[in-house]
Amino acid sequence: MAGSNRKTTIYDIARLSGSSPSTVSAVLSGKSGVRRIKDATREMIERIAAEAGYSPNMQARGLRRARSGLIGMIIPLHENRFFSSLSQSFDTQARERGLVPVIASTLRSPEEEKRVVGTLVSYAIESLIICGATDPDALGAMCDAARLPHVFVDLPGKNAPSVVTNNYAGAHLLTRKILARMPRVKHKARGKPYFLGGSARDYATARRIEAFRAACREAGAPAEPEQVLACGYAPHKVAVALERLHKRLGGLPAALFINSMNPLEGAMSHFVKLPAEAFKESAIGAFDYDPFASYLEFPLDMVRQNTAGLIAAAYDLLESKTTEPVIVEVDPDLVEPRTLYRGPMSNLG
Amino acid sequence: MAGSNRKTTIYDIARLSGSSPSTVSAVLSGKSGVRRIKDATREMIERIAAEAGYSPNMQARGLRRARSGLIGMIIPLHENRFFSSLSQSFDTQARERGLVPVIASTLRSPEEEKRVVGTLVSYAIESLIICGATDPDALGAMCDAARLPHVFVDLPGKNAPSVVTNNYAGAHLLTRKILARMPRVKHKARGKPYFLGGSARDYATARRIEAFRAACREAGAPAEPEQVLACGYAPHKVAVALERLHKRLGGLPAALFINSMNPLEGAMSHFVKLPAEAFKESAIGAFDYDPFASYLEFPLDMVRQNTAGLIAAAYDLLESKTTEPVIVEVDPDLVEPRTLYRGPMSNLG
DNA sequence: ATGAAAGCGCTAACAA
DNA sequence: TTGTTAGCGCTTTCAT
Repeated sequence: MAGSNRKTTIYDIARLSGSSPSTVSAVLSGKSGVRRIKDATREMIERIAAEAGYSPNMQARGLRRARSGLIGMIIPLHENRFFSSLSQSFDTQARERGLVPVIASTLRSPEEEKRVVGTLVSYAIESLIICGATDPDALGAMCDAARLPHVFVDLPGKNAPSVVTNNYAGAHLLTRKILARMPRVKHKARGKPYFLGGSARDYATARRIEAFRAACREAGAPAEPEQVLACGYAPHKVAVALERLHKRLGGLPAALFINSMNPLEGAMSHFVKLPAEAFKESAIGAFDYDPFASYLEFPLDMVRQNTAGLIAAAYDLLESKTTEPVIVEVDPDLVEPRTLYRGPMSNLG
Repeated sequence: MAGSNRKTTIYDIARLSGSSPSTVSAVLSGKSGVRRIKDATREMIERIAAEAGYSPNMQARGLRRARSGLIGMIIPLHENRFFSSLSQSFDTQARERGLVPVIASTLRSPEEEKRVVGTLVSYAIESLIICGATDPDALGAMCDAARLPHVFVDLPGKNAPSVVTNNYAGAHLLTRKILARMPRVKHKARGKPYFLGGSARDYATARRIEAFRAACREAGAPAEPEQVLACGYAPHKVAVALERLHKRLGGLPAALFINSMNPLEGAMSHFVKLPAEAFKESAIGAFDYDPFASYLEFPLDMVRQNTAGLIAAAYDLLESKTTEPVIVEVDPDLVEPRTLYRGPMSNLG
């Protein structure tokens, strides 16, 4: 407010109020109880600080206290419904704890991941949540070297606690759901459920495939190897794989488990070429969730990961100072076709 | 690496290398050119620092240099395609400039906005990008008081530069597109385009309505007031408004301009009740973009805002130290129905 | 109930 | 080419 050039510091307030920097510091950092500041002094200092538009310098405070007030999270990508939902929960829950959230994206590059973690360490973040890392162990080692408490989310790490979706439970539910809707089809090879998309080497996909197989087995029809098409996440690859399958079967399979939204995008580019009747012969489900996917031409069962729960569990692990490599699993929810999921933020647009 | 308890500082490196802190500082902050450090000294210091796992303390550096290396952005919500896309661009472009991006969400609350800006000021961010603020002017005043360079994005502010989508151009294109696709319909009131969703008081919506009207006029059929239903963004409100319109017209309007994805979600909950034929009598378009919306039961023209361009323009304004309240407009793109837009990150899932 | 002074880790004059 | 030193803004003993 005043036309000065430098920012107001506690020394300015001390001068203006006729007290000492340490008193001002105590008042302005909420330690007036411990230091038995006279109410009058406290009020005066607070008034003067407000008038001067004082704002503490957190770099200085952090340097002195050896606590920055920052908490970091790395994600592969902001532009992704799952990760941006994690970001939202991380952000909200950080602020509830009086911490400032710093989110950085790494574009699924192992080098960028390391660079980013290094930067966050330099800024003295107090803990780190590592989501969907391509190289969890390298990052874990960096955190250990910097004595930085950390938790893995989505993709688990080896030497620190992890929080993951209960992929098995979600995939099992979803598979049972589409098996229940699966129409009877004459053609033998078409009359089975197929799993499409993802990479079998991925932790999450591997568990989902396990559950898919288990549910098939429990339904009395164990899955053959050719029923699992883990052809990656890239939409165009999935489109090709699906097209080939369609050709081989002479139609859509009677049930289709699509592993995640990106593969679903790929599948869509094939689906749009088909007549509406084609979907009467197929029960389709997808892991992960998108509101508009709920309203596609055909009914689509989806599994929605509990992002708020994943992040809450991560904070719990950090706060309980857990360092053993436990794995906490959080159950996802099944979303019925033609349903708009209403989350806590749904009305905020 | 070494089992010490404190983090390694330049003093440790100085001792280990037999040189002075200032020399170490010069080497480790890349100033070895300015200070003419002997190559041998430089190499030794670098080696020792690497061995010790040294990482600079950015709080101390920032305090001393009065430059934190942080750049802030506030958005209403992470959990939103448009804003998370802005985040991605902001993040990527910050890192290209050697800055650390700090993104905070405000949940569309004016109080939270102010609190968050205050916090970012405390952390000495070097500049701030304010996206979709509910109270731009209050935030602008705070930034001015803190001498913090800032730019508004999406929703413009009064006393600082702003970057916005060319809402007029986008809405004009979209209106012309659906007018061109508009089927001939007997019923007079049905045979017209309608505008649905958003709030007429909003800057963006107001400009879109202007363009909608202009395109109607240019097509020789000026819009009546009842053709504009700016009933808010909340899905359920839009659903109600659309249902009422449908009832009044005895069917869908021949052309429908849906203002943004949230209203589209609301419209969907009405659309799913209709038979497929209903959509043959209506040309539908929406401002904003979602990949799955591209594959709904009916062809949907969409307008995709150029988020990377918006952010690039914001950085330009900051770097050119512009402080006048100019408004830079960035053109959006039309996305054809049944098209998957392929952005730079599309393959990263 | 309050003040004086040291020091967090770093950089930038100024010396040498 | 390198070292010495002051000080960024704050908190925290230790005095008083």
